[in-house]
Amino acid sequence: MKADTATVKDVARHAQVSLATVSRVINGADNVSPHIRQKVQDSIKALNYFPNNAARALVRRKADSIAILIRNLHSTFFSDLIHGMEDGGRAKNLNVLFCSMGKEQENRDRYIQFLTNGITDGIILYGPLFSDQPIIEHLHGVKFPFLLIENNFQSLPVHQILINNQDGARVAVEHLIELGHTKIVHFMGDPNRKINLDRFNGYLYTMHAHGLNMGEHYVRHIGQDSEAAYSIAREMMRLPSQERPTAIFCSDDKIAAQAIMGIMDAGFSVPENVSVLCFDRLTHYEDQYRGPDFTYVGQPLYEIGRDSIMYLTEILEGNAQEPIMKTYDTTLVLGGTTAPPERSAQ
Amino acid sequence: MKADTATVKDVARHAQVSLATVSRVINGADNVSPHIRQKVQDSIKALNYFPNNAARALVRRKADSIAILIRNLHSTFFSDLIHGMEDGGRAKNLNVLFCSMGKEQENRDRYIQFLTNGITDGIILYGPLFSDQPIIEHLHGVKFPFLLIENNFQSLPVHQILINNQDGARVAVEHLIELGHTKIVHFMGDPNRKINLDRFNGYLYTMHAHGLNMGEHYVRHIGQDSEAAYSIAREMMRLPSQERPTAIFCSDDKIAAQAIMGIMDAGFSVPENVSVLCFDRLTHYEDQYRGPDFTYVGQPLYEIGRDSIMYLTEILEGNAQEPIMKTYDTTLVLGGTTAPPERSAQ
DNA sequence: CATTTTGTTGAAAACGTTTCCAAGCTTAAC
DNA sequence: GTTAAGCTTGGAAACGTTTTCAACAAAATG
Repeated sequence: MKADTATVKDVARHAQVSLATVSRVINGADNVSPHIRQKVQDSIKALNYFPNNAARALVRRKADSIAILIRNLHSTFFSDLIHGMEDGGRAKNLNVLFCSMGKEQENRDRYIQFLTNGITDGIILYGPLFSDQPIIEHLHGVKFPFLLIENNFQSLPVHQILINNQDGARVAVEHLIELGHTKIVHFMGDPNRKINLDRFNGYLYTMHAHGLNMGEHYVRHIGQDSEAAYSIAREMMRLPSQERPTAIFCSDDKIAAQAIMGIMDAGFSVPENVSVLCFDRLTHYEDQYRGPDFTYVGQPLYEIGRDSIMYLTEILEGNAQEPIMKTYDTTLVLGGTTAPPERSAQ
Repeated sequence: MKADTATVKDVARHAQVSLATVSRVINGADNVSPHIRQKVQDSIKALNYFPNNAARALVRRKADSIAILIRNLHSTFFSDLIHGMEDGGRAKNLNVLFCSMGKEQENRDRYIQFLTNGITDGIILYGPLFSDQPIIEHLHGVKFPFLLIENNFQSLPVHQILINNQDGARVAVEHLIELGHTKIVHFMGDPNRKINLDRFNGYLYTMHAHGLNMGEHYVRHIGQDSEAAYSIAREMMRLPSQERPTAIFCSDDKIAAQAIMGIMDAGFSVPENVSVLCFDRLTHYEDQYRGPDFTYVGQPLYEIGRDSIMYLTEILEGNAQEPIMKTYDTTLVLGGTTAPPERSAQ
């Protein structure tokens, strides 16, 4: 913090008025005579005065800023989200502070305690990092204004933004069906995450709706470690061509990247022999990955980012009596990993 | 900000001690008896008390946080830089606030006035956005701790981190020379930016050092609008093959992308007919660009990010009597836009 | 001209902390 | 057994604002 700065007191003395009057000028109150206002403004300039925002926040009980809490600010996955938030914040002339939580519980708790006690008026929490009950319950308990994105917290009535994972899965699977696929397997990520369950359900529902009968082995559980998808895919390609699936719908891009590499290393190619499709465009293994651009289910991250700021300001202004609950639809983005099945396989 | 929260006063009453004692417990002072300490800690838990950081910052004259000011947080160009800063901040258990300035002067000034008056202890300013004198002079004048990255502010002794642009240009040009090129032109960006001047000087120096005599037209001034490089490159390809350059060294990736597209649209190919080389890997026109991966001069952005946090903490701790002035070397990253010149052109 | 209304101003309290200083108590030293 | 030293504790001031309230002057009303 600054070494030595002018304060209202200094300005008051310099302009020969009271503290109250200086404060009034600073905050643009209308009940101060033009002559005195000018004198105060001159003094402010002369002393190079800026109000101390900590003192101001303390007495006004309002910090004039909000914060965004994300697991990793550097991930290119968040580019569009952040872009939307930047634009949303600028449109409202808000001080938006972006904070990167990391994996450590301790680090995250420190940030939250710092931000929610006098430094910001409200926060936006992105992603499953924050699904653990205690923190959400604490914020809800002390009535600190916050908004969850893509978190799906069920046990309390909190403000949240979600994407329609189940419907996204439907669109993805129907795309494969339209191409002519019938033997479509699902590579499913960590079932403890609600989004993976939703995507799985969307897959299941759509397969049933199209009368596609599947055996047990049509769902492969990848679990938390995406790299498992590599060997599972590779293994799968060993099946006789009658039994072999012609398409894979994956929970996310990490899994898809591993699956595609497994397929390629087994001597097959995508999409000629197998179509692969997933949620989100590839951002994680970009360096290692050498394959065609993904066909994927995209999230409207820019819009979510932009709107989230708007919703938070609504909450701060007290305009959100009912809990906000918005669901955003996904879009299928066509790339080079899906194609009609091979003739011989039909 | 929170609706209603316990304060030290409440804790003091609950534990039947004075404010001073509660404060001592919170701040881990050693001169408080175990029995009382326990009682206070119990009360803190019971009342769910957290200290108000605005009040704390006010009286301690220290905010326990730093901020990073960047033009655009969402640009993938900054991923590595941000990654380094995240790691650097976590290593020091610091509250790091990332702020996105945007283009508007007004917006940026608001952020700076907000952050530098009670909210943070120091800031890091990235890039030429901040080269305008007034802001730097103001911060320097009020002795607010700050560090410039890649800015090159000359008129005052301020702390800064730079990259060795001139040497990067040397390495780039020598790479082309080693491949056998002699007719190497320079596509130069906005000459008002110091980095472009440095890169230009590096080019000039290296060409001279290798006895490569160049006419005036070997330097093409692209200016502020990178898209101009498209038509200039296209035009250039119309020259008879004797006069036509076999390689282009560009100030930055934007210019290179435009140049390559110009060359391709003129019916030539990169690197077969012309080699192209620049500073920074492509991050701006990613969507439109369809060409080979760049050969480029890369900056050690991760290291710069990580170290910048460390340097700022040094400054905050008063360990930087002399102005910090660090220069980082670049690395040539080989890609698919450079190759030996065509036989016929030699 | 007396009285009310309106408009400007300053004194002082408040916001929630930390910290200086003095007071009280205990223990050690002589 | 007196005095000095060392701990622990609380009172009160301070940090830099905003805001309430009352005071006062000037203008408007009758």
